[in-house]
Amino acid sequence: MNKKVTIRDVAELAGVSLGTASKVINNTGNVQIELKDKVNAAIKALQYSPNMIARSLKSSVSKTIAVLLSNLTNPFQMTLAKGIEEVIFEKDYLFIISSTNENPTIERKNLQMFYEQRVDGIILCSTGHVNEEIISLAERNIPIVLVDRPISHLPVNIVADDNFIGMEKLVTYLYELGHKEIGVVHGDLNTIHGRIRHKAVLQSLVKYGLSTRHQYIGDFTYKGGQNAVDYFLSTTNVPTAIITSNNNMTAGVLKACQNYKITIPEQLTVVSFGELEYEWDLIVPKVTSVVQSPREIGKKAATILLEQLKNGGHHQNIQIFIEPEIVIGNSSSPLH
Amino acid sequence: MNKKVTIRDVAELAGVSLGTASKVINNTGNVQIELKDKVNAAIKALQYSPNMIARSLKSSVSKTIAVLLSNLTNPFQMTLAKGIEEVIFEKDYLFIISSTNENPTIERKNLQMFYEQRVDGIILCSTGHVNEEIISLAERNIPIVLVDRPISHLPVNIVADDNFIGMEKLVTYLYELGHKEIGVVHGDLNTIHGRIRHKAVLQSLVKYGLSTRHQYIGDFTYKGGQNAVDYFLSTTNVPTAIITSNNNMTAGVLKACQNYKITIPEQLTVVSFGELEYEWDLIVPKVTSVVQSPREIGKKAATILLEQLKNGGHHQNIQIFIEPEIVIGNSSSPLH
DNA sequence: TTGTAGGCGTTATCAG
DNA sequence: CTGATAACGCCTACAA
Repeated sequence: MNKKVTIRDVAELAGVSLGTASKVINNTGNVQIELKDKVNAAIKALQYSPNMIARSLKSSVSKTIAVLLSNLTNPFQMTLAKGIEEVIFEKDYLFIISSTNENPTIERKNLQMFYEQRVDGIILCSTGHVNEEIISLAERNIPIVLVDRPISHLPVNIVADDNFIGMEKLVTYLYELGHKEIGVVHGDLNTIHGRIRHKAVLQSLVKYGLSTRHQYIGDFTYKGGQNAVDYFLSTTNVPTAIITSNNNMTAGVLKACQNYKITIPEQLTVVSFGELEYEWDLIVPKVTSVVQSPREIGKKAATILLEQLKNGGHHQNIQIFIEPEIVIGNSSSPLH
Repeated sequence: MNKKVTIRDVAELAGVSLGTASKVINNTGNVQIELKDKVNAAIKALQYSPNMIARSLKSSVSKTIAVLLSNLTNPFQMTLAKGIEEVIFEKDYLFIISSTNENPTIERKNLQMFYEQRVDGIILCSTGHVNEEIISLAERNIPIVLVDRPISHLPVNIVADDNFIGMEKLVTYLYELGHKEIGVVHGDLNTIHGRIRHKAVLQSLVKYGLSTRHQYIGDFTYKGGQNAVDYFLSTTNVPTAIITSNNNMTAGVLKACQNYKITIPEQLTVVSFGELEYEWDLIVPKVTSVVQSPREIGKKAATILLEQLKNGGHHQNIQIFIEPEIVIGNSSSPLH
């Protein structure tokens, strides 16, 4: 009772040939209504369901796309994944997911496995250190969409937040509040975001004629945010406002302020690239932030990928940069 | 240059037969060193990489397992997924992930797709309303491990937190603090967890001779937690402590207390099944909670599944219930 | 040790 | 309109 049932069994039970059975299963070509019914009855009787593996082999279409992110437990990334899911699920695609943990070696292994599994396309949040492999995949005609982290000069599509504009908005906002001495907690400068955000802040500070003396590299970590506060407090001419380059570091800054009993925004204004909370609204104060659009990114990336798949897979060099909005909380106030 | 390269091309370039090429690729059987080198050279030259689809068809092993959770953006669930990933990645398995959003119809469709893709095994956090399909899958000899939500009398393995004991611990803790009037915010009683936790609390309250008059169904939602506070405040004999049945509702309770300016734990003790924060420590107060073990669950589930796969897939009826620990925060204090 | 042939489950082509 | 047959890429007997 437990043996695998194939289309052959269905055909046999229905008393027709393979070809006919296949036709009714796929609703293709014409077949007599009687036979059609017989086949359908057989399918039900045998609980037949098609073997996608065989189908894939025949058609070189796996109905599977791969999603490679940096970290499965990061809410931003998983919201992005959810955006992807929303789009592809209704098109009957499945997705394989995996994460790099920021390790290029793992990223390579994953990409290799994806290729071996002959996924139809890849949505990738790259470490930025495997460009050759990406090019190689693209040359093999497998569509790739880079999400969140743009890499230039690669034959792939890109969907990401506009990090540069986001950071500019933060500086502009503080400038308009009258802050002159702004502390900046930067991310890891070996990463794409770290560099873009770094550049954006510094250019903006200069543009407004503001001090650029308060810089700290926090490496995108919670601990880094805490250390940044220690550092700024240790300097003369302590900043009146802090910009952090991601939410982890923002959390660290808040934590350090809790510990030092520094009140926000009375004693210190804090603004953040990236939100602290997605669902609840419990962290006090609610931090003024540039909000990103992970779900949008995911949906757009998936849409582009599916579109490309439908069009035979030719690269179109689409690049979408979503302009992030600033959401005012109560962690920021004018300089008095 | 861009055509698909198959083992046949490799064999040709190396000047050997298919069989030989296959042998060196799979390190099986003996083959002359010279030929081996030639084949390897050809592989490199052509950038050959095996087609897993074809391999799967031949071997009926897809090296893929499916993970079906309820919600991709839920930290608990994704931590569980990460646990799975940690185990399977090093065994060269990939995983397909999807989510039900608590919708049985979607769960069914996913399970169907998983079967069609001939995944090697399934790790499932079920809505609880598709038992027939689960049985059907099990009968087809595809190994299934239920995670987080146990369902009895199904021929599948189970790994979950022991919800009953967890809730008991919460009640015991409050009893020992001297609370007599305990408000309980229950989850959705149509769910497995909702029912188990409900039963555990009530039994414990009775066991200690405590009042059972303060019950509210919060349906596991943030809003439900907020409404619960409204409700309790509206009653005579307001509870001195609240137990919430999941973290969403705990968040709602905290939020409502913020709004009402109810201080915790001075005016109200709050304890929670499930943590509020996984990474940072920013929410004030830190809530006394029964902590779950999503990562452990994921790792154990994956281990069991792989083990079963290795042993030819025969069901072993393993059931693991992890006893959750209570972690004291500063949201709870003795009744004065 | 090496090569050849058959088949995994499907679909597509092409006679009948 | 239907049915036999040949691929898809790979592995594995088995024969040479």
